[in-house]
Amino acid sequence: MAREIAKAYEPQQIEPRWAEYWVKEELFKADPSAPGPVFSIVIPPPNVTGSLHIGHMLEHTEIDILTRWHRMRGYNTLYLPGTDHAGISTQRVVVKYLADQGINYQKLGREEFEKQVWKWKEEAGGQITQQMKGIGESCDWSREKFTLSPEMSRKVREVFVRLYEDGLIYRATRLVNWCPDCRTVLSDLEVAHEERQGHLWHIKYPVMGTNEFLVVATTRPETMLGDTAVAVHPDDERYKRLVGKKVMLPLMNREIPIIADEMVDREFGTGAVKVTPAHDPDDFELGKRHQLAEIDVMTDDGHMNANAGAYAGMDRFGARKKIVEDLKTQGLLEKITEHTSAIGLCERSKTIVEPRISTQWFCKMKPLAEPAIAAVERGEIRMVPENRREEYFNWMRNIRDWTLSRQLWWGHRIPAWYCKENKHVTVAREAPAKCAACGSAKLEQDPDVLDTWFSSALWPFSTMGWPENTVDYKTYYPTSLLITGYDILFFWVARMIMMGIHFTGQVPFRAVCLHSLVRTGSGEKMSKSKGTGLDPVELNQQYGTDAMRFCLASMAAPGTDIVLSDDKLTSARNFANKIWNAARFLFVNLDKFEQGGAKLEELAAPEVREKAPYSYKGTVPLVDAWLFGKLIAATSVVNTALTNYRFHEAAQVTYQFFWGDFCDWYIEWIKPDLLSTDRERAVVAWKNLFAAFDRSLRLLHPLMPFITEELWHQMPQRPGSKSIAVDKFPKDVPGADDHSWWAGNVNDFALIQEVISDFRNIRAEMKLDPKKKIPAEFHSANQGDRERIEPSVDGILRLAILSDLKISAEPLPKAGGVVRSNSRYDVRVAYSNTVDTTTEKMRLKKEIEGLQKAIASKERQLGDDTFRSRAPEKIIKGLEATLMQQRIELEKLRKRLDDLERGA
RNA sequence: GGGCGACUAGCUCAGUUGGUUAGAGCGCUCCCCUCACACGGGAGAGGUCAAAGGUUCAAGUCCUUUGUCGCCCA
Repeated sequence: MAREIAKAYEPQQIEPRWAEYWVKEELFKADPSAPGPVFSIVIPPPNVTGSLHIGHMLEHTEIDILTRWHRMRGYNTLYLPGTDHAGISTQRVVVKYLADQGINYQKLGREEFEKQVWKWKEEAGGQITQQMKGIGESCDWSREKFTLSPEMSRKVREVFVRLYEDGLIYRATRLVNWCPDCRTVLSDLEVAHEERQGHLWHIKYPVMGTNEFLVVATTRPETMLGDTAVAVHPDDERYKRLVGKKVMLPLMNREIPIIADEMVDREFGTGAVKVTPAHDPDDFELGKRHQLAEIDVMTDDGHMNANAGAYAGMDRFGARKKIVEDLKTQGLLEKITEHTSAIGLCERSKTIVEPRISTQWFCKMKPLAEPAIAAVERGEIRMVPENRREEYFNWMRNIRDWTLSRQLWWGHRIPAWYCKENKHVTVAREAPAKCAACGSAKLEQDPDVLDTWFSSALWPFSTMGWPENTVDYKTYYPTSLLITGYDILFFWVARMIMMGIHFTGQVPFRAVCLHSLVRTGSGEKMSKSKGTGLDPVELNQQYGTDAMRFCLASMAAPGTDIVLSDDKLTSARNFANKIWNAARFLFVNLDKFEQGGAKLEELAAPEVREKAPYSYKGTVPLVDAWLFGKLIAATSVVNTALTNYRFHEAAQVTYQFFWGDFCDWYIEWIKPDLLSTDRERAVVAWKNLFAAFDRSLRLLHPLMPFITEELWHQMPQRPGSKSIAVDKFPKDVPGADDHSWWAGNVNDFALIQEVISDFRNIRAEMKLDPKKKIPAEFHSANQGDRERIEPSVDGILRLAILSDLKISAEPLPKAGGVVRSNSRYDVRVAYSNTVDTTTEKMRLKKEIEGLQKAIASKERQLGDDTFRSRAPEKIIKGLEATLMQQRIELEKLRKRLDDLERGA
């Protein structure tokens, strides 16, 4: 029965089917009691309301490659999926969604708003997990987790309470980073600094009891409304006499002191600075030292408040404009100069962050950081690429306390209750009935929620069942590996290490692989808002998920960012098509062969494939031995590459193997054998071909799961075996005693390939009609090499398009022919004297020149006694051997050039 | 201001601990629509490894300085 196989690979026809099958069959459900070493990995939980972007695609590709690879090698494998509630960004999305419908979320109230977000989550939140299923990630969906589920919430409260009891969590009033747009405090990490061109306003403050002015320079004139002092350096001669006096704060008509403090930079502006403790971090410190009042002049959404006098109600930028105008009118603005300064921006909203005094919950980091530093120092966690260690150490050693609370409604509510009567704090796992200190029943829970990263920090152990000592926890924790972007090394990785060690006494993962970022052609980080992001779902549709995966993997060298392009995707798609067509070749020809009575089962059953390679007349055919040897070598390279997270090497070697070795040489070579009238020969060829193809598919599977699954199912499989994904990865070592046998065959076939390439090269240079068969000669003084060529003559004739090959022990005739020589052999094609030899002469000259250079440098080295005494024996011997060969080759080329120039 | 990184073929990048004529993909040139594949086959051209100095028997690889471009932290 003839098979229907599309001429080109159409991933769209195939992928959805397998994606669905993998989920439905629960093929990737982990079994803690399964045998084998454990490989466990948790997903960096993506934002629940987000959709898959190209960065996820890269990250998930790397995770899934390693997961599938381990699984196929017999590991007890778990890839645990899940999503993050993503406090700020989710809240922002839903607030906007409600606003678009004319609903003000604040009027809606907290409870109703939370309901809306959950509803939103249920409806839109499934998108990213659906997409993950669609691209065939081999997750255990039965263990899927969500950071804000009741289950995870219990763990978050547990951790908070324990840290509080350990004295590591505390509440304090500090100057914090405030985002007026998100209306919440931010941690230091959520503030991005950016250099911006701005101004320096020089403002004249009248000195009380004199006619003088003290000029202060400021980048933020609107904060002057909250000034409570002016400061100068104590040693500044310009101002010494003014210290202790007062100035009249313009616009506010408030008398404020002139103080002296060493912190003042005499070089900045005029050397006199206004002091606004409630709106500047340095001023805050200064204010504390000098017991200055802290006057907050703004509201939580960046408007001026009642303390701002006439400016109350204006937004901070409007107020700045008005203040400058008013100062100008009053003659108190001395000048305005250009000034560049770094400003803090909210990561989410890009709003300028306002330093603001506020009472928040903090986590002490130093005690947590120390063991986390030590663990990485001791190598308990391997970091790839290794140079990120320095960044990690640098940050961890200068770590500052973590602002935990957020003024949001979407998140883990802080488990702290305040009694209304005495303001006592009760921190508890469950809502307490009465105040722990005074017994009051009038309790109010802290309205704030925790930073999203707080729950993420627990992810590797909270998802495994901690604090209960569950089977999963015992089996799969610590996880084997974490793969995530280097941009969240501090946000997430460092915090997981700290929390993991603190709460489990173990590192949360044995290795961290920090992948690259995918950038646009112009080198920018891709961004949806800028419209520079590529949609991976669209690209998967267009090129196929396998092509996308392969493309990303082939560029995922640790440490370098990735620039994706259509060219590269096309090339990966072409590779998938090549695989498809190799299969097509197999089955189309099998149809023909089957007409002669053969059966697929007989040639390709799993137990038949297993015993390959098969012999013909007592010997494994050279080409088969060679191919299986190449396969073993490729597998070994893949294993080493993936062990070291070198995805690009794994991709490159499989590409090279499948396209270069399997398709270009192996298939081409065995074509006639497959339909040979010698039935035994044909059957051996088919059995070996199917076995090689099957092993190749298994080698390729972690990189390209869909196409390999599809084609694997076209071959007979054992009853009950459901998927290539749970089949075995190919072996990477030959049998114990077979090493030299494999190596010998690989080298012997390499000789044949070289001879064929030489003839093809000659043909191209002679510009022969590609179909024209010509007679040719081969000479080697070495009997072994002549005997190596002899049995492969038919293949050489066919692939080099020759009519005849004369193998000779005697040197080839000089006259009338194009020759290729190396130290081992010469080949020759005769030609009529009319052929132009100019190109050939040029080629020879160029090659001679190159050889001469190489020889000269080696002679120089080998003639040097210091080199001989210091270089390792192996290098010297190697150089000598190569030198000898090159001399022989050079001699041949020279003679050849001579002959040509004499017109021979 | 502190730290990290990059600079290798026209383009995008590999190049493990220094060691024998520096690799790949794409693009380019020439020939071919040969019965798996033109998303293909065959053959080729193309690099004084950013610059200068140093260490070494030996440097794309280690060190120093400079230049250009990134990123992170403050």
